[in-house]
Amino acid sequence: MGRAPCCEKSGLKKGPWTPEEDEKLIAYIKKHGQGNWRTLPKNAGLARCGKSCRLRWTNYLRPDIKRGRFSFEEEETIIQLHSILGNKWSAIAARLPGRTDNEIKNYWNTHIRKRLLRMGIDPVTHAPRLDLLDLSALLKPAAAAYYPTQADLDTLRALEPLANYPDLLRLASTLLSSGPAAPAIGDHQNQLLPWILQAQMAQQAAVAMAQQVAPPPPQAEHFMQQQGGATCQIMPDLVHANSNPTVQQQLAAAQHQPQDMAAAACHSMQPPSGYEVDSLDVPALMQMVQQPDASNLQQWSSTVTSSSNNNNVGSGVSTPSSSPVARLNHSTTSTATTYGGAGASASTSNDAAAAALFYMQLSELLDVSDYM
DNA sequence: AAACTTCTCAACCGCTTGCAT
DNA sequence: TATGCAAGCGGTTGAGAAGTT
Repeated sequence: MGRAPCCEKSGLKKGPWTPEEDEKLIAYIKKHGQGNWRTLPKNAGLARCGKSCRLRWTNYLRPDIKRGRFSFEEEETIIQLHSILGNKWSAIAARLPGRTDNEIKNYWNTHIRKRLLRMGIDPVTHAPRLDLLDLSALLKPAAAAYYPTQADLDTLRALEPLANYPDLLRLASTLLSSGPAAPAIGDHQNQLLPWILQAQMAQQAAVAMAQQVAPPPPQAEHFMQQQGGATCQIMPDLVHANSNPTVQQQLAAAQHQPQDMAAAACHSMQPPSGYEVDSLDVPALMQMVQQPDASNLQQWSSTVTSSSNNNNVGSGVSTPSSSPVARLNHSTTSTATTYGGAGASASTSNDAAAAALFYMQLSELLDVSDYM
């Protein structure tokens, strides 16, 4: 095709619109409706091409346009829709009342895209940028799924519940990739991480059951399998998060004594040899990892204590940091993890790991059949 | 205060799609 | 079926604003 642009006609104005032009356009459309854009400018007394008029109207003058900054909820919606629809700005705009495709596109390019990049998330694929994040420790058991040993299967199964608890994955990622920012924790990651994950998983599972949290809807599973995203391809078993017998056992018990069960969950699991752990508080641990000042490290040392290697982590005295009930309340406040905002303000590459679970969170929020 | 850089976003360009003939 | 037209879409541009040196 390649028709000549209509604005090449001589005498047609280009560039910014004046208030007078806006008034003419608004007045005409109010009186006659949009009609034929090609004939509209002539009828409205505008020296513009129809295309320019249409753009001005749809992107700026339309009365139902919402001006001002995007809300946190709008931003979340854009990210979620973009992960499904890609750069289909008009399709995204259709689901954001009052926002235009142009506005959303601009906001994506100037704000969201940059933020995702800072967080180590590829804004195109919404997956962690593997060039920035060392995921080898997480991917190793996943890759082993293709040629698994029994030990590989056990390790992979232990990771299943991460699908429902993005906080845990972030913590895991933080510990696994801990660099200079968290030297003390880095010394213990290999020994403690699997245990932390399992203990916290059991605790979270008990809490989830206590709160009657419903499992993801069937269409979510279908959607995730259809997506072919990295997570679904690499770790298909993650979809069936609650199939872990250990978790099921915890869930069944939690039905009867939810709080006690949750509190006991982390204590019932044996820490690695040489470690004593009183309790786990994922948000607190995250804060320590991300802001490892002296007081935080001291807190870390009272939360996780090594009797075999205490060069970096403190005295070896182990004390609870908070009551089980308090921790339960805290740990259940951020189940709807997102890329950013108040609930996940730490803009580090550690957040990237959370993106691996994106489709799973997303599918719980949206009726994905709308987009298929 | 001036010069320079970076950011924002309205508007444009060129291509695709859908429809009528 | 081929062609032409109108509308819509996504990528890009550039002027002005805001921030920095």
